[in-house]
This record gives sequence, C-alpha cells and structure tokens, in this order.
Amino acid sequence: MDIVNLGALEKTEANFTTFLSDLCDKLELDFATYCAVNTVSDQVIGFSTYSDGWKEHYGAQRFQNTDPTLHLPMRSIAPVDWQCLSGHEDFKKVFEHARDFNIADQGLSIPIHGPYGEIGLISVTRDCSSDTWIKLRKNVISELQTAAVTLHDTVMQSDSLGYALRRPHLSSRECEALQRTAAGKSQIDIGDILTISSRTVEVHVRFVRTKLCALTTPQAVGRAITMGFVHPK
Amino acid sequence: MDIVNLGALEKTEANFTTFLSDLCDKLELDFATYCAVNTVSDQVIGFSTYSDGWKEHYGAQRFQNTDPTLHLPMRSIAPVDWQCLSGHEDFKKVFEHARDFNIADQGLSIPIHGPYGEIGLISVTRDCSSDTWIKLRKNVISELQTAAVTLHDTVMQSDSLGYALRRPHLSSRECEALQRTAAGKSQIDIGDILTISSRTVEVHVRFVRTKLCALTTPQAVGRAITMGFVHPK
DNA sequence: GTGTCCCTACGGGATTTCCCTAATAGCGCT
DNA sequence: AGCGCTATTAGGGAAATCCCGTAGGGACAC
Repeated sequence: MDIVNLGALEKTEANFTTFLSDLCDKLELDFATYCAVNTVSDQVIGFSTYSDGWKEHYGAQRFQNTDPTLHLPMRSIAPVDWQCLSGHEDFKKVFEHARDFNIADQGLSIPIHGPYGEIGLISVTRDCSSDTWIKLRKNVISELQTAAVTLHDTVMQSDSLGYALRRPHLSSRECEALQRTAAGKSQIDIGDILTISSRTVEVHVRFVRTKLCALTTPQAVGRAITMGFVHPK
Repeated sequence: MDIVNLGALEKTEANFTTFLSDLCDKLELDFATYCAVNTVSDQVIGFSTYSDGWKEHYGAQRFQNTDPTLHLPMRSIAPVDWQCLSGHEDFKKVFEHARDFNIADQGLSIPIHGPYGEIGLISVTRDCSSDTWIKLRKNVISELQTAAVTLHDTVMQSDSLGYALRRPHLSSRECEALQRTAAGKSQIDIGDILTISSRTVEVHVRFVRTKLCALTTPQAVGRAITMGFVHPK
C-alpha cells in the first residue's frame, strides 16, 4: 500500500493503526507509535503498534509524564535519535521496563509542529545492531518524515477522533477586537482604530472570553492563538 | 554532495545558497528558495537561487507582503502545491511579473514549523508540462521534506545569520507568574497561590512585558506562547 | 411575523491592572 | 571590600478593565 495515500482512507483509529503497521512492514521496523498533543486542553491522542500489555503497563506506570522520547523531541525541529537520550535517567527507567516487552531502547522520534501550536510525534523502534540501525535510519528517514507529515495532517483534519476542544465560532468583529488585543492595543485604542466606542470593543472582548471559556482576556488571547483565530505580534 | 550532511558546513548564507543550488541540480528543479519568519519581530530571513534581477524586482514590488506562495503554506502542515493557489488574484499578479524572469507558476512550498512559533519555508519551482511535474513532485517530495527540516534546523541553530529576536531570558518567577496568567488567574489569585503579594506578581508581569517588548499583558502572553515560555490552558 | 444572531452603545460602579517608586539579597567581577 | 547586575519583594494612586444590566436596528432563517 502506498503510505502517502492516506487521505483516501476512512479516518478512524483502526485505520491509523493499520497505517502504522504497514509502515513497519515496509520499512522493516519493529514498532511505530503516533501521538498528538493539543496544548490547550493538554489532551493527548495516540495510537501505536505496541502490544496491549505494554500500552497498559506504560499507562499504569505513568510513563507518558516522564518519557523523554515524548517530551524532548517535541522541543525539536529535526528528528531525534534515541541515542541522544540514552544518558537520561528517565529514559533508562522506561526502557528497563520496556525490555520485558521485547522493546529495544533504539529508535527515532520525528516531531511535526502544526501552525497553531499543536504537535504530532511519530516514534519508531527497531531491535538490531548499531551498524544495521544506522544504515536503516539513513534509508527510511525521508519516507518517515513524509509519513509523519501526512499522518499528522490527516489526524488534524479528522472529526471521527473527536479531537480536543471544538473550535467555537467567533464573529469578524470579535476576531478583529481580539487580534488587536493580542497586538498590544488597549480597548480605548481599538475603539479609536475601528471608529467605534470602547464600550463596544469591551462587549466584543467579553463575548470572546465567553465563547473560548476563558476567565480573563490574556487567557482568551492564549487560546485564540492556538486555535488559529489570531496571531501573536 | 549528500544534502543531509548540512551540519558539517560552515553556516553562512553563501553555503545555504550553495545548498539550494545543489538541491536544484540533484532534483532537477529550476529554482529553490528558503525563508524563515520570526512571528514576534516579523523579521524574515531568506535566500534563494533566483536571479538578482528577480530578487530586486520582487522586493521593489513588495510582493513579500502579498505573495500567497509565502503566506498560505505557512498556515499548513503539509506541503502545498501551487496548483491550489492558482485561482488567487495575488498569485496571478506575482507570476505575471515572474514570467518576465523565466519563472514558471508551477511549484511547491514546504512549511516547517518550529517549536517556538518560528516558521521555515522551502519553495521550489520547475517549468515543465503538468504530467512531468506530477511525476517529478512525487519523486522528490520526501527528499525535499527532509531537506527542508534539515535546512530549517540548521538555520535556527545558526548565529552567523544574526537571527531575529534572541530568545530573552525569563526568571523562574516570571515564567510562573506568566504561566498562571495564561491559565486565567488574576494577579491577586496568583499572589495567593504563590503566597506572595499581588504587587510582587505585578512586578514580575511587568518585567515579562518589558523583556518580550509587549505593551500589554495579553500581548505578552501571546508572545510567550510562541516562544515556548508558557502553554495556553 | 417571529426568533435568533450580530453589531452597536451606554450607565454605574467594582475590581483589577498599571505606573511610579523603593528596598533587600545573592552572585560575579574587579 | 565594593560595585554592578539580576531576582525578588512590596505600597500609593491613577487608569483601565470588567461585571451586570439594558436596549435598538439590521440581516437572516423559518
């Protein structure tokens, strides 16, 4: 199966897992995992080809809170080989457990950053000699990169996963008022710029806070940025 | 030359342009261009294999402000073929001029989003039939993706380009105060939580505004999010 | 015709933020 | 030891924001 042709698939978790399985088969990898983080709700979506036993164990040990193969690549642009993480105490701890499930401490994580702050991460692992791993990594990294982008793009467009906080509707005036707030303008300034009363600006901003479930205007600005309503300036 | 081996090069604009030239030679493309944007300072860094004449003309016409091959891909995760942009009035206008410089309106733009809101974009163009372009695109997209990530990562780590606003340093208390501000807490709330005076919180927030060159607290929150200091909640 | 949403605007006052000012402690450098 | 800088702490008063409520007109869908 042509892995780039993901768009034609029905967008369900089962099919995404199948996609990862096919990726492993094609690229001679042991396991692959994908996760996406919404930075507003801190919700994580993930699916992988790991065994159910390891998934349960991983969750029970709360490794998702400390596993550096998740957290450190998310601060990177380039793919991160797990070799770089091997000195990390948390890494050793996670893979001490992982060894019991036949999972090697050798792999690669590829982060994909979305335009609104969301992050996707594909991690793959293969149990083999270092020499073999270096050759394999060189061969597959381009295709993995493409697969990561494709998968992340598809997940972000998917409704069937019930992804994160639903994007509320903001009217054009609300967006305008909020964009200028994010740009450092006061409500009085914005009123002057839009030739409307600052009281009207106040109402728009209040409605934005309500729609984004924000307690304060700074919080609303933060949420609006990650949802793509406004851009920081 | 192995294009992935960029890290070994001296990180200067001349070498980046050479990198793009080699990329064009290897992948049978006419031109390639790279630009990076810092969304806080709005500063753009770019280099390309276009002729000096076109570069000058492009700047003189201020196309960088309207060119959809720059702006629209930056809102995407996946690569964007210029076919999608061809109905755009601004696209037609730019390429009406570009035709005089032997630049085709057929190409591809690949955005790379960094973890702190910065965006890199590689665009490539090739003058050929549609059929040839579709085949070429399929062949090169993985390698271009990898090259884009590598180039962007290298540019972001480069000092010699004097890249944009240096990420200022925020003290731990400043980050703490700002994170809770972004989470919707008032300065009084934060004072209670941290068991310090709300006046102290006020000072921390003021220093953050100063360091991030923000006029208001909402603006500071927006900038802090894209710089990775805080996460929206 | 009715209901809903959007946009507009205001009164009154409470609350919060912001500006200006100021002090102490710790650290690195000379 | 002294100086300069950063980090952290905090008060008075002015300005801005926010809350709560009220309300009219236009566009649109039913």
